[in-house]
Order: sequence, then C-alpha cells, then structure tokens
Amino acid sequence: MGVKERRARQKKFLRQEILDAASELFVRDGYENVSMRRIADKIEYSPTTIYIYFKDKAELLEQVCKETFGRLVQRLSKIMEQPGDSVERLKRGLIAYIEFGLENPHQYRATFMMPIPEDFDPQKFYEKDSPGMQAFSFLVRGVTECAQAGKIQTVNVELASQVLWAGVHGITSLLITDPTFPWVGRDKVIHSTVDTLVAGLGG
Amino acid sequence: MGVKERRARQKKFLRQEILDAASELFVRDGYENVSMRRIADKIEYSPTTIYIYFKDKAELLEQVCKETFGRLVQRLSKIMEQPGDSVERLKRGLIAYIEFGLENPHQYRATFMMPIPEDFDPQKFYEKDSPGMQAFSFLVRGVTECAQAGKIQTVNVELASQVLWAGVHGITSLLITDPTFPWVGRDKVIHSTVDTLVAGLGG
DNA sequence: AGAGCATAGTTAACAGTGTTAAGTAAGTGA
DNA sequence: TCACTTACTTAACACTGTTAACTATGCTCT
Repeated sequence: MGVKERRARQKKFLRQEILDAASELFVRDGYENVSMRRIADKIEYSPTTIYIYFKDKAELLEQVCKETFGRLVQRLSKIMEQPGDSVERLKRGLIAYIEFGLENPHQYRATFMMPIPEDFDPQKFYEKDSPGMQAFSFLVRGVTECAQAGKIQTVNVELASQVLWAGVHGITSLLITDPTFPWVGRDKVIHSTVDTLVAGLGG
Repeated sequence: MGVKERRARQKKFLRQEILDAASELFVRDGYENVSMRRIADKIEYSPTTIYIYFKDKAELLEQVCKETFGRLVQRLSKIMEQPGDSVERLKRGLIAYIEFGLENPHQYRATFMMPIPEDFDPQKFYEKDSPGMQAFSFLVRGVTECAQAGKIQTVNVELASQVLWAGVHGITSLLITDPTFPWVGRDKVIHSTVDTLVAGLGG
C-alpha cells in the first residue's frame, strides 16, 4: 500500500514546481502580467493542469505570498529573541519589516495592497498561525516588552501595535508604488518614520 | 468662425460624459472590474469612441483620479486657511486626508496603491500644480507653520512632511484593503495614528 | 451649387485573458 | 482481462483592451 503514498509525493512535487514557477514569474513581472499559460509553459504542462492543484490564479498567488511571509516570520523571530534594550529591539523589528516589504514588493503588494477577494474568509485568514498574524503578534510582543520596561506609556497595547503597523506599512507601500517621488533619501525617511512613531508612543 | 468652437464644446461635452460614466463604474465596481465595453454601453456609444477622447483605459482612470484629488485640494485649502492653533490645524488636515481616502477608496487605490504605468513620466506628474503635489504642499505648509510657531522641533521640514504622509497613507491604505481586520475601533486607530505621528515630531 | 475633405463615430477583427467541459491514455485492483 | 481511478490534455467559452478599415455627416472653398 506504499503506492498511494508515492503518488501523493509525486503530486506534492509537481505542486511545488508550479508554485516555484509562479513565484518566479510573479516576482519578476508582477501578478497581473503573468498568465496561467505562461506559468504552464514554464513547467511544460498544459494550463489546465494547474487547476488540478490550485482553485484559481488567486489561490496560486495566495500560496506564494504565504511562503514569502513565512520567511518574514523567521526573520522577526530571530530579532525578537535577541537580548538588549526593548525599544531598540522593537525598532530593529520594524526596520526589518520595511526592508522585507521592499525586498518582496510583489508579494507585499498582493498581501496588503490589493483588494481582498470576494470569497475572502476573515475567520480563516486571521487564524493565529497564519504567517500574517504571526508577524503581527511579534509586533504586539515587542510593544508589550517596551511597555513592561516602562519605555512606552500606553494603556492599550493592541492600539499601539496597530498604529505602529499602519506607520511602517505606510512608508513601505509608498516606497513600493512611488519610488520616483523626490524622497529626502530612502533610508532617512525609513528611519525617521520608525523613530517618530516610537517617540510618539512615548518611548 | 464660431463653428469650430461649437464643435469643440460638443467634443468636451462627450468627453465629460465618458469621464462621468467611467468614474461612476470605477467607484462602484473597481477599476479592473470595469471594461471599456461597459463604459461604452453606459453612454450608448461604441467602445472605440472612447479611444478618440482618451489614449487608453489607464488615461481614463488617471483623469478620474485627477478630478477626485482636485476635491481633496479644495477641502485642504479650506482647512489650512482657518485661524487657530497650528498643530490643531495640521492634525485636522491629516484627518481630512485619511477620511478623503476612505470616502474615495478606488481613486485612492489607483493613485497611491497601484503600480505606476510603464510610460509614467515623473517630470510631468510631479509638477507643482498637479492635484497630488498641491495636496502635498499643503502638508509642507502645515508643518512649516508648526515649526515656525515652535510647536515642532525639526531641522528638515521636507523630511517631517514625508514622514507624516507615510503615516497617514499607512492607516488609510490599510483600512481600505483590510477592513475586516480586527481593528481596535476605526476612529480610534485613525486619531491615535495622527496623534502619535505629530507627538513623535515633537509637537 | 457642387466637389473635396476633415471629423466623429462605427463594425469587425486581433491577440490575449481566466476558466471549464469533455475526452484520452496510462496504471491499479479485482 | 475488465472496470475504474487518476493525471493530464484538447478544444472551447466568454471575456478583455486595442487597432485598422470603413461610413456617414457636414463644413469649406471654388
């Protein structure tokens, strides 16, 4: 009865191959400039084969993004377990988030800047163990640590976290869509944004 | 020789009719869910007629956005000419920006959250009198006034303005794409973001 | 008034899109 | 050996933005 398992393994392999091909094309050319036919060409299968493994193009993108944000979670977890000043650690985490977004603009755009699909299920997406939520809970943890150390004066940790998220998302998404804007220096704006936000929170 | 002018007037009229139809459809269904054929149906002309008045679908969207952001400029100018505390005025302007974005999510998304087109010309778009730049210069003016009144300690007005813009854009765009996220109260996050940013700047 | 021409708008088509229904060929289990 | 499942393909549908070629109207000039 090892046959079923071998088949399942093969199936998973092709699934991953599709995912990798889609990822590479999405990253290079952007979601809407990649057709199912082009992905199929790349892996040398017919376009319809993809539909055996993925519901539609949107799900394909969703899975690519999930993989990518898994890497963000790894990065954030490394930063958060480092010792030292809690405020500095929080700031490093925020900077890492921004840099991650700028390194993966297409996945970042797909996750946080594109209209949520019709069939979007919040209950499913906002589970605690989805990469997005894991990343956010690192932020909450960082803020909590700062508050406990008395470095931040906030009555509402959740609110403070959402404000920080909004702030870092702002500069990230703006730099992604408008790189031609006459910015007063990329790094300058990034660091200034993080410093201003944390300072504004009373840290 | 009044004939040419009458023709020009008629041409302008149809142009505006196309713009209005496109605007209504874009706002209701979103840019990518509206086809040129649907716009044409609405005004009861053939699809190709639109191409006599606009280069392509992107230019149509661009013009719709320009109209919309013109209204933002009007609103901001009203706020900025009001007397009173400079910090309060700045905050009111920032709140107005956010509310405007939430009231016009499709145009906001098109302007600040969608990939800039291939043929995008920064020189042309970032002219001083484009609605986007006008809006931004209101922000610079607001920050300058605060700095002059000693309410904000900043060596670089341009940098401070960009940080503020990033911040308000962050909460605006996040609320547009993720309204289902478990926000700690919409107004709460908005006001908290503005307060945090301005406080962080030393106001 | 009549010939020529510019303009506004049309029809038909191209090349592409995501997606699905129907069909095929190979391999498994009885 | 026969039936059945599985993996995959072909062909097609209903769209999309956009363009080339055409028509019909009405103005200009002789």
